[in-house]
Amino acid sequence: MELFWLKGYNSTSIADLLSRTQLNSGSLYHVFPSKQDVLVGVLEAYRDGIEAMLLEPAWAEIDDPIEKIFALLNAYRTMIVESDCTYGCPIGSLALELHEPDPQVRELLAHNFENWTAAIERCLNAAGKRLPRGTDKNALAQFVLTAMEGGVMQARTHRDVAYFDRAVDQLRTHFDLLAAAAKAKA
Amino acid sequence: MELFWLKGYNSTSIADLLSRTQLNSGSLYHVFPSKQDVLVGVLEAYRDGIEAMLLEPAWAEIDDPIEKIFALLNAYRTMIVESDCTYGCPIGSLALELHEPDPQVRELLAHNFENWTAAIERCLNAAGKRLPRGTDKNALAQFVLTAMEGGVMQARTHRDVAYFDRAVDQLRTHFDLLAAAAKAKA
DNA sequence: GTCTATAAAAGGATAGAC
DNA sequence: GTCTATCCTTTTATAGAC
Repeated sequence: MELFWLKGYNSTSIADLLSRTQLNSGSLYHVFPSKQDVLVGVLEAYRDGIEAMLLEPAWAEIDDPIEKIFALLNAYRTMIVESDCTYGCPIGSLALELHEPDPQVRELLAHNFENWTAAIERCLNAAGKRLPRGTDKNALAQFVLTAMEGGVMQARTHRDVAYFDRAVDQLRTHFDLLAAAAKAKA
Repeated sequence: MELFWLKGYNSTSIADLLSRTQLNSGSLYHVFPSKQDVLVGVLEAYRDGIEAMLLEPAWAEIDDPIEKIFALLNAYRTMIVESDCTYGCPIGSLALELHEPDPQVRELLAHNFENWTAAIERCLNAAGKRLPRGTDKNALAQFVLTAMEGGVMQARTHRDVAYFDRAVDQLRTHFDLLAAAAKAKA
């Protein structure tokens, strides 16, 4: 997970994996017949660990459903800052790096995104009447992911977290405008 | 440009470049001393060709400044559809694929993004009073890029252009809400 | 299951003739 | 400027002993 996050898939060699894990070639290949199988394992670990690794830490002391969304985005901000704007979302990076992934890999990437947006959608549903009646919660949840990934991409490219912050600010404005519209109608 | 767009940088070999260009190794290396120099040339070509290659075709018959923004997004939609949801924004893909790019490459990627958002910002300035007084046009222009890149990423990952469409719809809602807020204050 | 050694191929880059 | 041939390294993966 760490190496694919830091260096990407193609730029991580089997030798890198052996060095980092202190394994010998025979041991690694005994469990993972090919490099792609390691990738599958990593993507499955992200998929199965989203609650424990990502959501629970980010939401430890947050109750408000809308603030949970921005707390999650803030967790990504911390990752960006702590890596000097070099690393962002591991899934997003892999999704764009792998141009013609195997169906199994592509579906795991998609499944990771689905789990992420499903978590946001639960927050939106919990927000109840603070959003306009008829709001497409699924589309809005996807838009939160959109803003996160686009913001991470620009922050990494410019090596400046301010690009991520501006994306989050715009998303906040979007939620504020939606809340105002919901209130006006009520 | 084509090969880096279709396959990415690392997955495009010198042999691929020679085959596609019908050049021999000596000729290519005479002009581009290394593979990275080819990448630099490609990024410079995108930078210098944004008007002729991207903006002018997309805006051929569009006058309204806000609609120009959505016409540009629609040009990306066409790319997504025509490639069966495999290719999106070449700059965004390279930006996330290259984890530790040379400063020259990183700055070219950033410059490409800057030119793109500068074009959007000109549209926003032309929109005048349709946006609330005090709107941060630069941040909003970046948000358009954010939505585009995030939407492309999800459409590619899910192999479904509907993910891009939903991102654009949400952005449209954002602009509609801003326009309504501008009108209410006036 | 793990070890070392090594195969087999692909990759970026260079040499030197023309 | 372009040609062919090839070097050298890296990379994924395998073989076979223990």
